[in-house]
Amino acid sequence: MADVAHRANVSTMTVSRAFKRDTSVSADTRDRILKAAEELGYVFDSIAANLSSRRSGFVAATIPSINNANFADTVRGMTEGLRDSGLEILLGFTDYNVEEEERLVGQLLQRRPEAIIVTGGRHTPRCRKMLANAGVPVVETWDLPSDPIGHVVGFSNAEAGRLMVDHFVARGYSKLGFIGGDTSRDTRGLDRRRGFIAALQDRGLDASRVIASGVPPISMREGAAAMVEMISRWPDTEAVMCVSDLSAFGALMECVRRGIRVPDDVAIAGFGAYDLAEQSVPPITTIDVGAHEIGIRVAELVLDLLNGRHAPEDRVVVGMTPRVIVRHTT
Amino acid sequence: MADVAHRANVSTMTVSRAFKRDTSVSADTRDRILKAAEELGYVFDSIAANLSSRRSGFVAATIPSINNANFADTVRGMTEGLRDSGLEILLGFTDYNVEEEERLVGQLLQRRPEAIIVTGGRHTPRCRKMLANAGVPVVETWDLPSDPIGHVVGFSNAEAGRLMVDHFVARGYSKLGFIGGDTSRDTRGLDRRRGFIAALQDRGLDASRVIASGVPPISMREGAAAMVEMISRWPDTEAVMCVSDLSAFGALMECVRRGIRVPDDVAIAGFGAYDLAEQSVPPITTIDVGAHEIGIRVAELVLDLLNGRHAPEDRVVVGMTPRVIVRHTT
DNA sequence: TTGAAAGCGCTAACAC
DNA sequence: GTGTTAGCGCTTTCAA
Repeated sequence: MADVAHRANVSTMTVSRAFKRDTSVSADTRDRILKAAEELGYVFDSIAANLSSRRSGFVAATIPSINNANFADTVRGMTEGLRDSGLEILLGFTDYNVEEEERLVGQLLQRRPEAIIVTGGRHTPRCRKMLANAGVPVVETWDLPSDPIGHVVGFSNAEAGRLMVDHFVARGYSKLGFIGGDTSRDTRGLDRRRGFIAALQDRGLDASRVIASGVPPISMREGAAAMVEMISRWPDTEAVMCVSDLSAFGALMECVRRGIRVPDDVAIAGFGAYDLAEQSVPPITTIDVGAHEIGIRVAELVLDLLNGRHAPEDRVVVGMTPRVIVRHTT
Repeated sequence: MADVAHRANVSTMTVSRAFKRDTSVSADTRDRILKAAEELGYVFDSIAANLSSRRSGFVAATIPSINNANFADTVRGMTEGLRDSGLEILLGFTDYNVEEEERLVGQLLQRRPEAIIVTGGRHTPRCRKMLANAGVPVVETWDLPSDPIGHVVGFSNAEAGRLMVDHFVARGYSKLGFIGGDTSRDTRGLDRRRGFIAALQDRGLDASRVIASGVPPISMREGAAAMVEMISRWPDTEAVMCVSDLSAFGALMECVRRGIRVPDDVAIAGFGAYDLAEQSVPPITTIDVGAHEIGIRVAELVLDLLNGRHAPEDRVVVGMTPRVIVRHTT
């Protein structure tokens, strides 16, 4: 920067200003500086800028997996919402693992994000503490925790499970099963299963038909295998909810392979409103939680918080409403 | 750090050392320091560390889209390969757009990555120049550019197109079509189409059956629409390659909806070896390019380069071989 | 609109 | 194994 300043006959301070928007530098001076920088092959060093200004210019976000259309939609929404703010998103992947999340959050906080967004409302105690003490806005998403750390943009996964029971019952099914949500790793999937089970019990229906399989992310293949187990253990099962559209698709394809008619022999529903569920033949009944909108809302909230448009003590909770999309598999 | 040092009765330099691995601090002292840090709620500031040490601790990578299982696999491979090196990956998304890539690369370089990995071998002139002058290792992936900027871990997309023509011809098909690869945005998809066309021409086959549709990422829905157009314009088409498994799946589902038998009436193949292509009924013939392995190889290469295990002037080109996976749709 | 001085929070380099 | 000194490349603050 000193070299550029020298070449453009200004001080480094003016060079610094020339590289920012909305700063008081005359057009002439700015042009001269940018030209000098270009000639010298100067590349602005944002690490030094960050240290000096005590602003890192990014928001940290953790998501369970990079390979998931739902979380990808949320990240797209956040990116769109933050586009004009000058803030970038630093993404980390937890691999559906709260220990990994703890490690990741520790790493991310060392880079001094201006806000931190985490997927889900369950964390290790250490992780909760780090987030609570981070000194920047914290937003939990994709969940509606009973004891939030900071702010929330999410929905109740248990509610999503209940909604599907309502739908199944309205369709006349009463022998209902659930596939997925086994492990403690995908806590949101587990919540959906719990909501499903609780709704069965509330209605006095049999709540034993649960095939919990594998490590998340639950795959199409695991959905197929679980479906085989479901119909061999409980051949009279009338309708099955899968923890995600991917496993629902796997289950559906297994039925197609075996000549089991869907929904005539057994109904299948998923979760997540993936493109796949819409394009598959038959198209799959699913639940839309507005993944993209979650991202947009998170971005709006973060900008409001950073710009002081909320009282610091306000806890903002944006609750989204999961919605059943009825298609041909139920 | 000064506060921690004071509380632990050491200098800041010792505190600094205590927070690193492989440094000479006695176990006692380190424990005392970490305890003091814990008590004070001290969080290490890696921005300052980065400035002082002139090491950012991350590798930048650009991918076209967050929502693509292929690039996700590559990123997973890179993450795994870099896990023990202490390097993190800073991810940016270009949205299949070289102008956006240029902007993104500019931003990323300001954060001083220790290496930069870009998807694809086509860039704006300014972007090429920035990369060439970045002063850090540059790796282009998912392509085999004729004039690489730095190093390469990739494969020839044109070769992938040719391979599928070989496969179709070996299967006895001769009226061959291609879906996708329209725009200048997905240059790798375009290369696959070009390779496909060139192979047709080499064999003296009709090369006019091309439906180029939409903006990338080409979706299942667009694949379905393109298939409709293909069979209405060229009803005698015997086999169709789609630019990706997603559009191939869309095309296949459209055929199922219309009672068109696959592969008896028309054969369909995709690209990318997505899970979807394996799990769909019928399973879809596709091309596997080793997306995950690309990531692993990139990580190995980057570590070798950073550790001086290659002569600085060596240009490393790791060529992967695309491979047809034959399934039931052809 | 521009500049001078001071310093952000850490680490390299060297000393002991 | 630990400490001292100097500074990384910017921006804040204040002044003109």
